[in-house]
Amino acid sequence: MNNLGYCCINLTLQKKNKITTNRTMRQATFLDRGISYCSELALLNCKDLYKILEWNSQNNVNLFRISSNLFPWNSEYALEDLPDFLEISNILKSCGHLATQSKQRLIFHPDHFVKLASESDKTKKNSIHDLEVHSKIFDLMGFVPSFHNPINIHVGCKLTKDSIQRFLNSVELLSENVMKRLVIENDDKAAMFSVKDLYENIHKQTGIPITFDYHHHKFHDSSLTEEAAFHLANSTWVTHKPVFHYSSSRLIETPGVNPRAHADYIHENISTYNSDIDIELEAKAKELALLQYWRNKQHV
DNA sequence: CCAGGTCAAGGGAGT
DNA sequence: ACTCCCTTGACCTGG
Repeated sequence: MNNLGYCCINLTLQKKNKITTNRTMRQATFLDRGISYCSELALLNCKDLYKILEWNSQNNVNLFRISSNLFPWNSEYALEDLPDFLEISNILKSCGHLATQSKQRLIFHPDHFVKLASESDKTKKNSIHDLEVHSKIFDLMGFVPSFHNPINIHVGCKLTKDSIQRFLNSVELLSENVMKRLVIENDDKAAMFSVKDLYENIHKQTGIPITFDYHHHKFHDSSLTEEAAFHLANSTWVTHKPVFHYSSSRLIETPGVNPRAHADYIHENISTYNSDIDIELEAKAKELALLQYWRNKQHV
């Protein structure tokens, strides 16, 4: 059973009821209004997360990436310090229950500022903090730490002996809970980490599972076919079903643009090579792309 | 009230 | 050394 999911935003609910989990503020506002305003927005974000999970449940969606913007400016405080923390944690607990009841697999993908292989200590520290916050949110949802709820990141730096070592050193500093959730994804640039690079230099040493991104693979394949890379990544998920990423190139919809850009919809049939995996659709039309993909499948 | 310019963060790539 | 780009919505200001 290959479950399909979408990322962070539900356009239907956003349009109809202004439901969003991405409320934030600029630096000037943060300096002006501080943590109490963060708390207000985080509370609203978490309440809306529950509504999205309800929609997912009603629409048989059982894979969903939670936005990393639930808690604005969370590098600057501990979640427990928010004035509304008690209410927020109750809501997150409900979100966790709902997800479990309706068999939704929830996952995270922190943004590209997480650079565990950075040369800068500050950047490394911030990256570790960010990962710990993501893990903490899963904890608050009541999830037992495991790759059922992965936290997916890129190495996101050039592949060198030093960057590999820095990545491995940073991994040593992560909490047990983060390590039970952390997975790594192939980059889409030739100088960075392909599936094979991740396997040879990070997975072998740490056991960290590899997320296969079909689209990124097209830009950095290390001479592996899609199928070979797929199977190699698949083999690293020993205890849990893999979560892979799929997107179509925007070129199909908009001639002349950067081919790395994502399309609104999915334009191909996704090959799963007879394997049992979950797939996140990284399509700009979000849940609409998922619904359309399902509809198209039925007609085949 | 709305359109359009702007926005914390890292690092690769091109010049 | 410097700029642009990613990727993206949401903020926020000026009209």
